Amino acid sequence: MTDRPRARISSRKQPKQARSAELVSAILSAAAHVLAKEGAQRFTTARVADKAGVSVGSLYQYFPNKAAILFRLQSDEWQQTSGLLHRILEDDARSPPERLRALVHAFLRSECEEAAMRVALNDAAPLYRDAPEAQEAKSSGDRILLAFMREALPGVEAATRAQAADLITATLSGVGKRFSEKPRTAQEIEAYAEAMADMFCAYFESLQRR
Amino acid sequence: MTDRPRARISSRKQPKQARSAELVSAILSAAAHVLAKEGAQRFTTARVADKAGVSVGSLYQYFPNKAAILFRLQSDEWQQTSGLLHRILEDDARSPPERLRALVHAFLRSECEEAAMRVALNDAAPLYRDAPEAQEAKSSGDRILLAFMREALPGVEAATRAQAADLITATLSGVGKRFSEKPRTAQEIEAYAEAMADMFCAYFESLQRR
Amino acid sequence: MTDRPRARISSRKQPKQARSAELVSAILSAAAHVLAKEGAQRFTTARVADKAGVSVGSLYQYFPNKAAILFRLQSDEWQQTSGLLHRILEDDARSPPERLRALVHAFLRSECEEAAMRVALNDAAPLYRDAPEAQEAKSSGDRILLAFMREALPGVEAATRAQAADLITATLSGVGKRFSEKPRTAQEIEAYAEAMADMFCAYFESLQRR
Amino acid sequence: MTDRPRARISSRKQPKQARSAELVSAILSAAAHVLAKEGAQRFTTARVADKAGVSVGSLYQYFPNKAAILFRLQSDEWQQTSGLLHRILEDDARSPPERLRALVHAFLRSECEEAAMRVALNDAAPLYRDAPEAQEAKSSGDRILLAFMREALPGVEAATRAQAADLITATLSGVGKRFSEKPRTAQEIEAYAEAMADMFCAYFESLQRR
DNA sequence: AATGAATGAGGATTCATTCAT
DNA sequence: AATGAATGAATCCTCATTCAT
Repeated sequence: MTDRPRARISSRKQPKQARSAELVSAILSAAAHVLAKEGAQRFTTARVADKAGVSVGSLYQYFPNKAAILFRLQSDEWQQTSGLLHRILEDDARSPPERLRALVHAFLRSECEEAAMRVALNDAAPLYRDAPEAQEAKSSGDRILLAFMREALPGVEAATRAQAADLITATLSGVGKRFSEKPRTAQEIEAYAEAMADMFCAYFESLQRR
Repeated sequence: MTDRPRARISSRKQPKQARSAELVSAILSAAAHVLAKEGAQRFTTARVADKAGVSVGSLYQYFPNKAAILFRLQSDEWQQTSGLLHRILEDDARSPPERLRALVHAFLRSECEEAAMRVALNDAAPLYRDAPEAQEAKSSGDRILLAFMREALPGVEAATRAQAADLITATLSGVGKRFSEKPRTAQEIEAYAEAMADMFCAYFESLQRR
Repeated sequence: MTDRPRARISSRKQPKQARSAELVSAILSAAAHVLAKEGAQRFTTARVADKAGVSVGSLYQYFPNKAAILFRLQSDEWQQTSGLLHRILEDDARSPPERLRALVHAFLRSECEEAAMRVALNDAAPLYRDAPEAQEAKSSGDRILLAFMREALPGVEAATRAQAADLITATLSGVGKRFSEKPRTAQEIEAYAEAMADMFCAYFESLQRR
Repeated sequence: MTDRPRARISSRKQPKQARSAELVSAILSAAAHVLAKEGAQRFTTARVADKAGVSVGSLYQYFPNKAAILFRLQSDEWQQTSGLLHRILEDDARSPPERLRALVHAFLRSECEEAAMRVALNDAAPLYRDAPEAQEAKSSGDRILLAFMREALPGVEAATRAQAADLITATLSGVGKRFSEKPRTAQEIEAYAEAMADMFCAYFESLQRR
């Protein structure tokens, strides 16, 4: 809310040189670490710089502001997730329901990795959420899912399909977030994923039957 | 005979508890307002006290700290939702699927009321989330839902049912949160609720069929 | 230029109580002192608060930002100058030229008092200059001078008179500022004032003769 | 006979001084631009170097510090003004009053050119004002004016003349500065210059008459 | 019980200058 | 000679909480 990030959030300079890339990645690692260990509340540029073994000044040479670091972290997550969606949903060797099921498992597993960091990153969402870059980053995943659903639900009306895609995205993301707030065993993850996949498959079948 | 001022007397020297209750409620209203208008970031005790027409000192007489105000706000939301669940899910006049469908609609509608405040309250979650009271407040809703599911899915194994209940709760809450982040028209709400209800009903039927 | 003060610059709270007034005046004294001793560059809220024996927080309870302190200091100067103009220019016992001469002397003398502070205050002008309040504060002096000139130059066309008044103001202020940048003896001040008064009087006479 | 590339040779390996002069002038242009567009507050070496298409390091090879750039800019202005004084005040074809009048016009016009830059340069004065070079740069203009006044006010006592010269300088400069703070039309400039010239001429006549 | 002034640690960000390459 | 990355002190401002009145 409120404090919408006004300035651009994107990287301040292209890491032309290897050194730069190293530094950026050191900062991002440190940021992830601080986020996980200290929480969103105590995520400060000073702490990140310190943990990264860099001066604050250097940090600000690569990121225009604190939000940009958070956004970059989130962005990387989204990209990872996009890759996941891509690899699984476009795997022609498996039937759509199998792929959907595999996706849910993979997603939930990934969501539970680095859970502490992700929870804190989510807590910090107000800081980067309203940046214009945030919107476009999300939509790439949407396209992949929609393509999959055209294949999985061929007879279904386009509007219904879009609605369903939206719901699936929201459920995966919303439930995933909630689920990963507590530490989970591998077993718990599998069981929960199975249940969610059941729900999605049942939904898909019902849409098909209409 | 002269008219004794009745109302006056009781308000001039109200029992302490009534006075307290009034103040607490004034503070909570102010808090909701500040949250909605200013966002989580700018939600400060000073602003709340000011809006409530109370001194900061008084505010701290009724709430031990800022988190307590937020927690109470959230708590009230949960109670409202519990009431909703209760009224709808225990309505014997309707079939379980009808009740489930009604619930989803009511929930989504309620989630979109005062959306600004709810989004901000959610942003502030890190501040009150870890309170011990937070856990128990949530579980009351769980019990109601579980009872309903025993009725709706009689043949299903208890563990499966519990898992499903958990998933339903998480989906309602997680998806509701996401959905209400943007302003929505009544039509959008109905359409989304319909889709979500479809998914839940399909899921229930599939569980039944197992 | 550039960093125009966006927020209001006026006092944050009315000093209702004696304590408040004391504090405000302590802060202003400290501010004047810091300005004089350290210069505009090193004029920081922390230093002012420290010198005033107050916490930064308290300082910000009475002034919304640094610019407000500077503006207040300048404002007080302007008021002093207005008083000067008022007392001298509206003194019916003396002829207009006498009054003009007296004014120049008084103005230059006053400008040389606390010269260090005034110079620094002037250096800091970019910080408060563009505030809306700054404009109106200045204009009061203009009115007094204009009234005087109607009396001193009765036969002169209004537009010419206004132009002349503007020029007199600018000269007094601009030359006064320059003159007080170096430390001056009383004699130097009198001599300079005499010259400036000569110039003004000659100008007035020439306007009259036209 | 083949054409030997003449121009190329000289530019490919220019004498060092020419190269330096080019860079210095690029930096000064950039500095003027940054000052005008961004204001004194945002006048940073990094921005100047960037605008000049040079590295900060190079900038520091030609100027020992930020103040030096500002001083040089100011210095160039003074030199320009000196040239103005020189050309106009030493023009034997016109009578002293005519020259004085012409000077005021030229000065005010020049002051209003690049007003934004000059205002910002003035705001930055605290940064370079105290340099020892600053004093001598100014005095060259003084000498020219003094020579003119010996011609224009032959019968007047030397001390009085010096005093008057000082006052004229201060008025031109102080009033010019104030006047150019707001954007002005050519007409406004002419009118203001006329008034100021009137004042100076009246003053001169009165000194003569004594 | 109520008030609201006072505190001061803490946080984001900037920028002149240096120096290794 | 040129580069531009790195530094880190310095600055403005906020806000939860206390406590004297």
